[in-house]
This record gives sequence, C-alpha cells and structure tokens, in this order.
Amino acid sequence: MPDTVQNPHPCANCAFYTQSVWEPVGESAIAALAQQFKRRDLPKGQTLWDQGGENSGVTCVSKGLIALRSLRPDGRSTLLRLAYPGEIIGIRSFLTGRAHQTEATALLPSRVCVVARNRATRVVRENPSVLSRLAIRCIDEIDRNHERIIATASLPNKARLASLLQRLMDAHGAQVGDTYQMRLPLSRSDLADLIGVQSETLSRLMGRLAKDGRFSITGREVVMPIHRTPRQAGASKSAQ
Amino acid sequence: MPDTVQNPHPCANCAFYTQSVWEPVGESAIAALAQQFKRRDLPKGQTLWDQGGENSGVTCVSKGLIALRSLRPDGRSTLLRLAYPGEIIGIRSFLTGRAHQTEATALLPSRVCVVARNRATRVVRENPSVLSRLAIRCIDEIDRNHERIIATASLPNKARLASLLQRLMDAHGAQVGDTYQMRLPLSRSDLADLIGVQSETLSRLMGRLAKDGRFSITGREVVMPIHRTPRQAGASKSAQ
DNA sequence: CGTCCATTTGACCTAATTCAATACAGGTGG
DNA sequence: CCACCTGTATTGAATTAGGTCAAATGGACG
Repeated sequence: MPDTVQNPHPCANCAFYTQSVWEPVGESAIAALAQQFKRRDLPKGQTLWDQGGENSGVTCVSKGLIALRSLRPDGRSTLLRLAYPGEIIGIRSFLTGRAHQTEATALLPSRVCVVARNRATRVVRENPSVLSRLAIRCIDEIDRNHERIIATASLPNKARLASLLQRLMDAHGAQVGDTYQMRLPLSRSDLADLIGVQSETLSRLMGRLAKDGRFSITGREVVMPIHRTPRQAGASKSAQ
Repeated sequence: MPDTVQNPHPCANCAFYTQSVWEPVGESAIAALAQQFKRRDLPKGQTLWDQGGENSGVTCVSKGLIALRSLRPDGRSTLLRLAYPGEIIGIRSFLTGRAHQTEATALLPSRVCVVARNRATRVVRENPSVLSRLAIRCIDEIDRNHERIIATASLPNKARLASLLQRLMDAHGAQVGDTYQMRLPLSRSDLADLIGVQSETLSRLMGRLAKDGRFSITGREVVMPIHRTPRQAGASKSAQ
C-alpha cells in the first residue's frame, strides 16, 4: 500500500511498486535512489536508445509500450520484445557494462523511469536483494525467449500470428458489446518482424485468419468476436 | 593460479576456476561450500534431470556435453541448448525455486559439479558477488537466445545448419592432415531439433551441403576440408 | 486533390512438410 | 559368420507454405 506522504520511495506511487526492483531498498538508500531517479515521457515513435549506444542506467517502463528491436547489417530488423509497464529494459547492458544490443522505441506514448547508472550500480551493490530481483527479471526474459523459440519450432506461422493477436487483444483490447476491440499498436511490418516472416506473407496470413472469422481489421482497428470456445490455434475451418 | 595444496576451494582444480560462479566465495564460506559440493559422472545418454523435476542445486558442467531440451505435449521436443564445460545449467529453477523447464541429458560421457540447493542458497545470500556472477550467466543465456531468434528469422535453414556444424567442429573437431574431423555428438533428429526443421529436411540439407563440398559425412564421422576462404553461409555453388 | 508511404495482391519460384517406402548400422542369437 | 531384428537415416513423390519481385490499392495528411 504505497502512500505518497508517508513513503518517500520514488516508486511509491507506481502501480507496480511491490514488484519494483527498487522496492527492497532500505530507508538509508532511498534518498540516494530518489536523487538520480528521472522520469521521462516519450511521444509515440520516439527512440529511447539506439543499438550500440551506451547504457545510461536501469530503465523501468511506467506507461505505454516500448519495442526492443535488433537491427541487422542487411538493413532488416527483428522485433525481439514488447516491454509493458512494470518491466525493466536495458538490463543486460546495465549488468555487463556493454553497449545496448537493441534499439528501444516507444510504440505508444510512454513514460519510463531511469535510475542513472552510477547511482544504480551503487544501490545494487549495497542491496543484494535488488540484484536478486534483477536476476529474476533476466529469468523472465529467458522464459519469454524460450517460449518464442519453442513456438517458432512447433507452431505454424498462422497459429503464431493468431496467438500474438490474442495477446495484443488481451493487453490493449476493450470489450464493446459482444466483441473485443483494439487499436493495433504495431505496424504490419512490426508484426511480420515479430513472427519472423515477410510483410507480404503477414498480409496473407492476416487475410486467412480474417477469412476464418477470427477477427476483422481495417487499418489498425481490430474487432474480434467473443467466442465461447477457447481460441485454438489454426483449428477453425472457413465455412465456405 | 589454482593450487591444490594451498587452495581448499572445491573448484580450485577446475580449468574454469577463475570464471567459476563460486570463485568469489570468501575463505570463511569455502568449507561450507565444499561440504555440499558433489561431483557426478554421467555416462553418455544418461538423464541428469527430467522436465518438471525439482531443482537440486546449482549445477556446473565440468566435462562432456549436456543437452537441455524442452519436451512438448505433442511428443516432439526442441533442443534449447548445448552446455559445455564451465557452463552453469539449471540456473532458472535454482533462482526461482520452480520446477525444471527442461530435461538435461548427457550427449557425451560427462561430469557435473552440484552445490546442493540449501547450501547454495545460503552461500549466495552471504556472497552477493556470487549472485552477480549468476546474473551474468543468465545474461549469457539471453544473448544465446537472442542470437538464435535472430538467426532463425534471418538465415535460411541451410546456412544455419552450416554454421551449427562449424561450431560443432570448432568444439569437437581435430585437425587431421588438411582436414578437420569430428565424431558428431548429436543424432540427426537432435540436429533437426536444433535448427527447427523436420529430420527429413535435415537429411536433405546435409546432402545439399555435402554436395557443395562443405564436408563429407558417414554415420557420425564428419570430415571437413580446411578452406583458405572463410566459411560463408550458402555462398558456394556446386561445381557441376 | 494530389502525394507519399503502408499495405495488399498477383504471379512465379524455391523450400519445407508430409507420408510412405527403402536403405543402413549396430547388435543378438543361432 | 551369417541371418535377423530394431531403431536410425535417407530417398521419393506429391502438396503446401513462404519468399521474391512487381504492380496496384488504400489511407493519412498537407
């Protein structure tokens, strides 16, 4: 139960306070933490850092949606992760001191909270339980990656796209009558990057899913009927 | 410079001592560490733990080769990682207390060193720098996964297989005359799992690579000519 | 109302999957 | 030593999915 007045912790007002990596910081360090704690608002499309850039601290997404993508030498890119509020990004470059391996951009108007690197390093050193929480965040990332690797190897692209859209709907959708609706936070080519196909293929997959009655889409507006039967990847046949 | 006589650290004789996650343990804790430190030899094919099993501690590969695979409900599996000497396995279930997400089996006669969970937990709590090294190992895993995700999205299967064989040759091969040779530590279906294709497809890809003159293979014996030109994925055309 | 960019469509081609059949290797017992 | 068996690996043929390049469409915005 964070309390603005009583609790001077910089994350105290955050909805994710109890899960914050900084939550375990003792009273003595709170002031030090707060001192180098910066909130930053990002308009949609803004780049937070570039691939190859230097880490500037521990960054926590507070609002919006951040895309982490790896740009390849051939000019194409792979969208590696969508980071939602409460999640930490740039943790690898912080813990290793390396350059950023990915580029971070805001897909929606977003806010991030950054604890500057030097200060974060010190706080982490003095609070092992913070390090322990950071390690758990790393493990979350490993879990996400394993899931993705397994899905890539075992599910057809169409099924992976269906489950991606479902997840996006869970995160961004709202119930309207007997449908769920959302404004897609990603472009078609971002979606393609995310499931690892060409954008033309993505377009055809979307067409096939729509024909199956899974949803309808115009531009970025998606409408999905609420099924009583649980979504099942690629199972439905078109009625013809 | 590990010294058996002077240094009572249980990892002191290990070739990977300086990189060991336990290396930073202070003298006071070394005895405690050594007490619950178990070496275990695994014949080829032996399972070290099953998917869903309980974590029994921090496990370090000391010799041989361990495969970590995820078994899917449909009976098929994905080979997620090959763990070589010096690497830590089962780190996620140790840090989170969850069940193992993967099955670990020895692909070669192997040895692992296990620090029992309770003891490891205590030592980690008392030595933040151990936790810090564990976190780096997690990051290594994230790096490996990202590389794999990017490779899957950007390289054709043939090129990925070629680079896999190259890596295996680097790890297991020996120079014989003007060739490198190795005995493949993996079955064909493991190779297929690893690059995410069917075993029939793998067989055909192997055939195509062999026809390109990249290597010749009989059973598990691989012979690869030493090229002066650096290996380049999928670039060579058969001479016809 | 046109311009520019994102998206879709079409046609063609290559690669991968599937299922079925065959070959091969490593052991076992006669 | 050979015949046999079993699991592993390869091959073939037919089908489907995905990639590529080029062209057409559509939408957002000045």
